[in-house]
Amino acid sequence: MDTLYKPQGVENRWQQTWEEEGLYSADPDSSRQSWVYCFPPPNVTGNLHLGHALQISLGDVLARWKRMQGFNVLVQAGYDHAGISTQNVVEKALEREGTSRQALGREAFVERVWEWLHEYGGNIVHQFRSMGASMDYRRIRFTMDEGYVRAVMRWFVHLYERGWIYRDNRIINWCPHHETSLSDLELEDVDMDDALTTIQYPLADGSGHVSIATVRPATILADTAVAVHPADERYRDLVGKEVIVPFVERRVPVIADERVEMEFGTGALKVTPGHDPTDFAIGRDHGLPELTVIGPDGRMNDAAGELAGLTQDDAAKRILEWAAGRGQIEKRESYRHAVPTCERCHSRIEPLISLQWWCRMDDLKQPAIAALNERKVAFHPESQHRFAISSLEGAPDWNISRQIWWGHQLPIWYCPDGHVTVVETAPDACAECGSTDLTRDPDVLDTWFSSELWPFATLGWPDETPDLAAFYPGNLQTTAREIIRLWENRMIFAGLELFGEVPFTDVIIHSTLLAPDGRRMSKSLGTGIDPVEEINKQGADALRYGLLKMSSTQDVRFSTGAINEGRKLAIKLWNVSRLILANAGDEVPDARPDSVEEQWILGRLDGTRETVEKALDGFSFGAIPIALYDLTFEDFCDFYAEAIKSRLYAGDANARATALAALEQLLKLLHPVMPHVTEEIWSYLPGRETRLIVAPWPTAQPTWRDRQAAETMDRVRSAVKTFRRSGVLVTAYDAETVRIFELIVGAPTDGGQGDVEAERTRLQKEIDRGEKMLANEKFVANAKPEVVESERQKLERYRAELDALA
RNA sequence: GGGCGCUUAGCUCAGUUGGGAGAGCACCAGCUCGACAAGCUGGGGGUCACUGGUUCGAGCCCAGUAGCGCCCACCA
Repeated sequence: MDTLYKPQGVENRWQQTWEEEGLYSADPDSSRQSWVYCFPPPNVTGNLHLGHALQISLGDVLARWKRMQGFNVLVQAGYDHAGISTQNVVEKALEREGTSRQALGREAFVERVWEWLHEYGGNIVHQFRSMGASMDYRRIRFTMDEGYVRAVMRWFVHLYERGWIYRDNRIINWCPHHETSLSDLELEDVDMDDALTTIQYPLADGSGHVSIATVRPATILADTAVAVHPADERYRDLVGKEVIVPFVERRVPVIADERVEMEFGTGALKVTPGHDPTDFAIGRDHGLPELTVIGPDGRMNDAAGELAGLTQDDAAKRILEWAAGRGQIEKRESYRHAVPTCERCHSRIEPLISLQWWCRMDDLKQPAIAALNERKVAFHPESQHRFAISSLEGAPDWNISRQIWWGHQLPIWYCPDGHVTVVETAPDACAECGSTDLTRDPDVLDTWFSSELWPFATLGWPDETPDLAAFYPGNLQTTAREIIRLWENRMIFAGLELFGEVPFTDVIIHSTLLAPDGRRMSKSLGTGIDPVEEINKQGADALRYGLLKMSSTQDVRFSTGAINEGRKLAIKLWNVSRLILANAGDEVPDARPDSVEEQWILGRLDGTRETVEKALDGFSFGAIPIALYDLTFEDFCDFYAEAIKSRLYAGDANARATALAALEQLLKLLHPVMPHVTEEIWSYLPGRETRLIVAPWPTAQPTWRDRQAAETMDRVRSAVKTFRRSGVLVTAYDAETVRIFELIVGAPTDGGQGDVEAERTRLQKEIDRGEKMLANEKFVANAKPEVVESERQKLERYRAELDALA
């Protein structure tokens, strides 16, 4: 073994070896029980940042643990085509070349996207490998590969035949830049400064006016009513009358509706069903006309008459000038409010009425809600479970059509008579009239429509494959909070609808990693950090360890401290392994722990095994790095290794064999978190034929947890600490304690020296405290017996130590 | 407006059924002793956000206050 541990070479070598030897591969024919981690396929054009790395660290620790437990583990690898995102990236590349999507035309553009993907896509798999993610790289899937497209088409037709897909003219979120509709979940609210203008709408009977506040004067042209709250005393008499809309001078009714906020503005609302979601809802309920004056490009359309072609700002200016000329403008104040924007390009969303395809949610979501209530799927932590249920309950019908070019084109064909044919592959003739003059719907599906099939489409569905039989349903899913509604919930209802079974049983909602300055870590903000950067600096094991440590709370600010700790742990492990292996010999004798310190370390190893198992079973990862770090540094290196050193040098066969056994156990416990360094050390152990990655996880060894040994070592710790702190040697202990003490501190000869007085004061304080507690009757009566007993023992020990000093 | 969460050492954070305030980094001092200077040993440093309550005992439980973060929502 090299003197220095160099992660770079070691990690690369094992990543290749594991993969080449097929140790990452899941076997559908295996008789072993399967365990499936349904890893979220990242965007094909993307790059991992540390947030993703944290996610894969958590899942991979579990996957490696399950693999060691003998499960037939599958971690599915792959990519998502990520519709709008990918289209965006390629469009920007075209822009740099001085051309555009429109100039190329649809077919050529899609061709270009594929070319682009082959050239630049897929960096993420490289990043996964660098992290030591134990995915099955032989079965990488893409949401646009041939089999997957078949699955999407089958699913669409299935839903259509169930009557859950329909077409309707409704108000949708329109992105003027992408020129497509977006679901509510694809929006991002941004605070913007606007002007809030209060305009008078004269009453048609000339008896006065109603004042109305608006931030979008351009939409005045599409007003079809004015609404007030039914309980609003100020306007009660006006309901049923008519007012005259400024500029267009149209007479519209005053109506009453509870959706109006009495406290906002003047308490009167101009109703514009064509350009506002709330107004749309009010309009439908009151049967108001739906006028559209803004086109898909965000400019005024032909219905805007003399303002047609103007931008909304210019139109607003003209309208306000008109109103000002008649003294109808009351005031104009600055106003900051949240405005929905496109999460991809941050263009201001235009609510427009548009003919779109929708997926009805009622029948899909009910079984999913029931499954969550029965905990067939459990979200961790619990608070997110409740959130998942409530967001399913509130899920509105889903706008699934997008007016972009990259994605799964809807399997819908129209004949000249307007009949609709929905089939998986291109039909020869219209299903209704037999016409062969068919046109395919140009829209593509929302990306998440295909994502929701991931747990089974990757296994070959809609075909009945051995993979599907072996690996569906799966077990684990990991994700960020904001993805629950977009993806997890939808995978659950899709799985239930097609198989009657949930696709996984546990979902870990992991922490959001913030940049060091406290902002979100994201590519668009420029705050993302490439995990490979950190791997190059400190190693993949160190990174995995550090991310695990950062995974415990809801949000955590990234700092290199935890990763640094991981690097230290790897180096420490390497060095103590060198100590043991350099003195071990080549044979593998049976371990026979014949001393207290050996019995104790085996007990500590078994205790840590239990701690780790409990943490992994409960999906609370934070405790694991701490437990492993303390075990390795304090117990294994500072005490155990120091105590047995001399026996190792002397060639004591039992000590050597026990040391090897203890090291083996330690490596196993560390492997899920730090796979590379442990596998490397493992390869130096004499007589090991299997790789550590598939070595059996240790079983419980209660006989190792010897209480006597633990108590003796507690006394040793105490004595060592006292001696190092004050130079005082406490000799009151039994021979065993003294023997181990001398092994660790090197047999001091000048016992009783040092700052005895300070030590005596310290001990007296402890004794006083202990006596006070034990004299407290309520404490003795109410506290747990173990607590009282431990207080008693401590008091006893302090008294003995004080006696020895006297 | 609704939901979730956070506030502990200079920094990043642990602290799981209430029982002596912790780790890493940073800082200071000492140490090359046959695994480890990418190290070891020791040390300084905290009104556990604030107020009240429950309790023999509260960082932990309850109520409230303040500040911060994230997600959601149809106040134009």
